[in-house]
Amino acid sequence: MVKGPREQAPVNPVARVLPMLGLTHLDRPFDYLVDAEQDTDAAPGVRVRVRFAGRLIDGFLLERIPTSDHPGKLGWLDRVVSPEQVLTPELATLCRSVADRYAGTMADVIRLAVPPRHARTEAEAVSIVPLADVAPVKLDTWQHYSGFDGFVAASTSGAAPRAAWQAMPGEDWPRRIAELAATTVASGRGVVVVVPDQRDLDRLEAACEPLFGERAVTLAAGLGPTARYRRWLSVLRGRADVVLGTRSAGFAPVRNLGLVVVWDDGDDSLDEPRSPYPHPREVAVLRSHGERAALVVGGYARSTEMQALVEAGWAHDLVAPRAQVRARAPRTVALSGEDAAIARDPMARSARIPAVAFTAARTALAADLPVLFSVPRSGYVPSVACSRCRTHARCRACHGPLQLGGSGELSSGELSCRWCGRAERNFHCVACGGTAIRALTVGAGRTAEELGRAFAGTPVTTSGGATILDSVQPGARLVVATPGAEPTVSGGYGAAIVLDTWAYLDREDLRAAETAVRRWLALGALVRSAADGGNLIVVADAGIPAVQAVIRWDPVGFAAAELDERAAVGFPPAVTMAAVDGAAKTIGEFVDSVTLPSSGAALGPVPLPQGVRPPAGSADKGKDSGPLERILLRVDRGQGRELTRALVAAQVLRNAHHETGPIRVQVDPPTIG
DNA sequence: GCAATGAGCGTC
DNA sequence: ACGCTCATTGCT
Repeated sequence: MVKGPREQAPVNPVARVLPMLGLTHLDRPFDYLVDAEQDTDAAPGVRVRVRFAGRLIDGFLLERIPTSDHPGKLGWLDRVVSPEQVLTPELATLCRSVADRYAGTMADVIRLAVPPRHARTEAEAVSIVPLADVAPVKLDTWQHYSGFDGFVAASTSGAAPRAAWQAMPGEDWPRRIAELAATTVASGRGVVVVVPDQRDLDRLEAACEPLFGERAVTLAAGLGPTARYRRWLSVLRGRADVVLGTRSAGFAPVRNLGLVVVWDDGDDSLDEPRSPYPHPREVAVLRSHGERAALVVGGYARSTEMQALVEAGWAHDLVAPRAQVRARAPRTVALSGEDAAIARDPMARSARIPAVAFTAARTALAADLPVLFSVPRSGYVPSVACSRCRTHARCRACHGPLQLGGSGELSSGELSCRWCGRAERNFHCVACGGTAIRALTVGAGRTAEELGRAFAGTPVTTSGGATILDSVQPGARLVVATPGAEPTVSGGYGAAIVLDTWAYLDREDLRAAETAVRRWLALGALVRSAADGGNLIVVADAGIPAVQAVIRWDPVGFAAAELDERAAVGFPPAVTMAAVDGAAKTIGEFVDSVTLPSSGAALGPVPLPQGVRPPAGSADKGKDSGPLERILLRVDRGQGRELTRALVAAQVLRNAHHETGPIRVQVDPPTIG
């Protein structure tokens, strides 16, 4: 903006501005002079443009102060982009804490927290109507959870309690969350609820709409810029005080926050893909602490991270007594000793379903109840097997799992090893000598076909992939669904059968067992109680701890055991880890420049784990600097902050030396390989 | 003794 | 990626 001679604002002429550069060494406020014309608009939290090193860049005004302690000459604030104070003081504090927690920059976190401006939406006239009243709700069902009275007592005394809530089987969790929200709103404070995906959001919205009407808004990525900004603004301006949403809704500028809820924090949809990759559960943890709001992290299962917080005494249990759980859980059966039953039933053999599952399904159908079959998403496991005997296809050099190289047809010419990358052009099964291969997982479509033949005359419904059903009508039918796409049914399923369980359990993944338990409990929650004849059949060995946890419906015991195991082998969340990804030379030099805390150790380098995207800026194929690798940095839980400080210091150094090779630093990576 | 040139680094 | 400082160089 071209101006004549400028006059300083009469009071607090200095603006502290955070430049939106995303560079570690520039992640701090810089002072600019505010002129008299800008005085009114240049309030804390507004977007501004400033001249920085000769270029005009975006920034946020953090503060107005009387004098600067910068020894040099101050430049003028070029322009106030809009008088809307979008970065509230609470949000600024939260973004700073999240950046520090994840060794990232405040600018990067602000990009996650504050949606892009939409000028026309901002200018829209807003009707000034008072917030509608919210009718009181009963909390009867909550009384079934021990620890709830304490939670409420602490809430009302303003103590900001933190709870790990494990929902009972069959629990109407959207309704329960709506009740907590209503109680909070009645006490004059706002609510944020974060769920993994749009389906959960739809259910939550349906439960909340009757209670809150306009006071509740949903924020999701798929909204489009206009609607997204309009709703976000209505929260900022205090026109709505209940926010329901996915990932970044955890940052929504709800005023006078009283409660943060995160549902199903183990779902990998909650893994934030943008730097610095903050997990909504941790955002909620930091926020509830910073704004003295209550925190509830719930699910049917318990994540090891929440278990660690409970064991540290930071969060409290909100769980139903065993008798209550047992009364509501379905009868749960897995395979014992002899899988002979599978082989004996020719029908079952064709559909890889054991007799016990067939019996449960027939019983449910006879009682005019729907039956749910859970099958892995096709392509969930990218490895392949011999099409004749189903033996896993393995690399002849290193015995690593083979994968289909391209996305085309199943031809053995495209096989390669997932571990060493060796191409396999002449596959021979080590068990039977067969030369044809097939994808390991049978998709939902194929299973539906098989079941249609096995239960001739029964309607078959599929849910998964492109067509996900929210619910199905009660009555005898087969429902074949992939994980996370299971339709609900009023009254519950008569039986649910989990097929191809090895697809979860055989994965070389830190969270394989935890994920299996989470998915199977969620499935069991859709089934009628044992008293009402409900059966959950897990087609896996009953001796496997994850299967046992489901049979006994014991998410807390499982999480505790899992955490113990991780402590024994030094895996997160028993320890804190950071991943450094990039070319071997780049990450080697970077890690050398990190001053690790006393408990620190560097592990690797190892190849970048399967499914982990290369760091931004890397050319897809090993163009110049060789294959992408990962080094893990490990410290004791108590030294997490020291580690992130050391990582920030190393990045400052790296930037100062103008070293620019693509690199990604990720604190608490979702997979560690 | 001092202008011209370039590397290095901070950026208000 | 601009523009400042400071050191080195080359010429008087």
